[in-house]
Amino acid sequence: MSEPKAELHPSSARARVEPDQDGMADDNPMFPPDAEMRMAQDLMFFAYRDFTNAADVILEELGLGRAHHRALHFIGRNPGITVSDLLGILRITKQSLARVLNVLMEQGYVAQAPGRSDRRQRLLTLTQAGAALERRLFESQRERLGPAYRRAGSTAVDGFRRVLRGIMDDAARAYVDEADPNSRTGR
Amino acid sequence: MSEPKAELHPSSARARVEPDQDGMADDNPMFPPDAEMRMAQDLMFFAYRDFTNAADVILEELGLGRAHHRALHFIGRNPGITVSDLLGILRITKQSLARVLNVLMEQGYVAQAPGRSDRRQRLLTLTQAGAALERRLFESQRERLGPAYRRAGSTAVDGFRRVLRGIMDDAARAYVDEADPNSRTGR
DNA sequence: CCAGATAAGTCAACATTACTGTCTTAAATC
DNA sequence: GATTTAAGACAGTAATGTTGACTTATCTGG
Repeated sequence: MSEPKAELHPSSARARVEPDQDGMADDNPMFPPDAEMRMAQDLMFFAYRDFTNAADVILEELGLGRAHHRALHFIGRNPGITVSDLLGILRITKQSLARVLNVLMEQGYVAQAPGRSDRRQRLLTLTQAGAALERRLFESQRERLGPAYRRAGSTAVDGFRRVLRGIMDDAARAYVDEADPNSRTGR
Repeated sequence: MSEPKAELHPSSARARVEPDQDGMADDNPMFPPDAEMRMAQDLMFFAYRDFTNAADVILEELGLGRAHHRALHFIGRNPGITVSDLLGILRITKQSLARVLNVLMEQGYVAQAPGRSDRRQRLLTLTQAGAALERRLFESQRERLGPAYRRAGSTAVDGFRRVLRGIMDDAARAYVDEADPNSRTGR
């Protein structure tokens, strides 16, 4: 990637710059080169689409959508999370979350409990049914990711994690670092 | 990633398996382990969200959405693409695409020309204004990806590409391989 | 202790992006 | 010439997001 080599689109003139792995300031606006940027856009689109698609079959048969899956995922990962914190993670409005959450509670996938220290809070947890559903969705995505990880190899998986971690904003990075401190160095 | 180490969730019992980089059959359903799968779900969600967000400010001031950006991207990358082929890439219905495409043509970002070999076709291209807009959107995403690539280093970027390529389905993989044959080996 | 801030929930209205099914027109192909 | 194909259009619906205004309960600081 960094090795100077034949450019795919010779038209796109640019300065040749080596990426720095050591955090040195380097604000060359032509990095990454056009062809690599285009490729990255394609990769992100298709990989995200098919990764999320993996769970859609299950969701559809239950009349749920991706928004429900996201809520189940983050509640499962953070049992007892407050509504505020969940809103902060998902970055959607209270209304959008409420619609999704009401369905999940009516159908018995999510339960609420008042906070013991602050009784205004409604701490969210998955019920047994919710955990089971989340597990099904989880496994359907593992079926897609497992082969990709295996074929790419552990070095590649490490790089995958490092780059994705670098793409997200500071708040999201802080969240994932807390969820899995080992990811900070790529494991 | 593959190294056997302390499990974050000791409850999730599983067989310990090394991933194979050589394509050997290995259909252990517990790979990757739960904690790594959870992390991957988080990473995909946040990285995709913030990668696409980067262009949203520009889109919003023009009254366009992400669907318009996707169309501009794939038309720019495949000048003269047919409507059918674009539908195949985006995997949306004709109606959904028509709505987006009509706006882009009305506003002068996309132009049509009848195919010379098959005059039923309407070959799509970006106008000068369309190419300029696509470039602005492109640069806003490069600003986000550039630092991530630089910090992660070229080995990591290679892994990022390999894993994302592995996640997408066969048709999408064939498409990206055609768009950039060097990506097949991770470059 | 009370005034103001905060957590959660709700109502109403609306936008974007997707979907379905049905239909037309023009051009290609068998 | 009959059938298929590429494109476009119409009508209706659904999922998911938005804004703004408002209520209720509870916490916290002066």
